[in-house]
Amino acid sequence: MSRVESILRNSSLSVTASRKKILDIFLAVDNALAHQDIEQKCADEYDRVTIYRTLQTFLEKGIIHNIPTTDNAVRYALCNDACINTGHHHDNHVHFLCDECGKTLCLDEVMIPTVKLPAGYAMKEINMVVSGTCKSCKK
Amino acid sequence: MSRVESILRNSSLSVTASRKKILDIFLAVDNALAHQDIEQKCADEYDRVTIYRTLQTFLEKGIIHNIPTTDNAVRYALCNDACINTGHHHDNHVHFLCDECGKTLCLDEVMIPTVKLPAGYAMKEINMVVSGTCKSCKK
DNA sequence: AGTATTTTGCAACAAAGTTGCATTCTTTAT
DNA sequence: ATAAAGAATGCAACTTTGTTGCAAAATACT
Repeated sequence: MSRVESILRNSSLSVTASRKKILDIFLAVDNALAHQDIEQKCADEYDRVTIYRTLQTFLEKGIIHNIPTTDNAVRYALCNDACINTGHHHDNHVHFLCDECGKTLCLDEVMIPTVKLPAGYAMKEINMVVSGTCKSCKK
Repeated sequence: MSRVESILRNSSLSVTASRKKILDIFLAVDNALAHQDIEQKCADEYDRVTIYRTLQTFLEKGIIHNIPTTDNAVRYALCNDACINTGHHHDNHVHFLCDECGKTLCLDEVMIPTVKLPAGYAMKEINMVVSGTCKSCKK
């Protein structure tokens, strides 16, 4: 059983061509992808609607997580094994957005520091996005 | 000269009815607004296009800043006086998104802690969005 | 007040996202 | 291996969101 197949089965999703393809795309890159990126890579293979629904499903199952942006183009990245296996999502790493190449990267090794909220606030999730120049673009 | 008028003049923008109205809307609320929120509050007074352009202008002048989201609806909030007066933007506070009332709040008193990036990465901006339950919704 | 410049509204368009339904594909149980 | 049940897909139509060019109107400057 292939890697993508076992990811799908572990999330009790049926194994379909489009889901395998989209998962393959995520596995093949080291950065986060916007809906549009995936649409381009799927070329004319799959319907736009299918891609929307597949990403939605993957999100719900915790196979991917989304990264907040300021450009109205939410990006998605594969969750690490811990998330997928436990089904419980703990996306506690920093995301990096490179201004030069435009890539969005998961800095898995950089943990988000905790902050103390004012009295009365209850924290559920925390997200940190850093922008700048990435390793590959810096000379 | 009214408060909104002086904000506009300080940014060397001409004072127009739509700009005053939109600034008034921001001043009247304590939370961040999406484009759509503003469109609703402006009712049929101003054209959709004008609102897009006004928000764009305010962003460029540093009168408002935008807050990243995971729902393809970037939100905007007024910058504090420091940003507006210096023209230089330093949006170093944490943003809070309440799951119950849906409001996005600037926690001006909570500074974003710095993180150490891996070698080779250069940081330019940093954003932190915390979600959970806000003071007003928590009982 | 009169002119130059900027902003606005309109129209038309492009892109992004959603919904219902019939068809096709997967799964499950014989 | 196959048939029935259930789930996913593609299509069409539609809604929402965002963009662009240009003429008309408003604002700023002298």
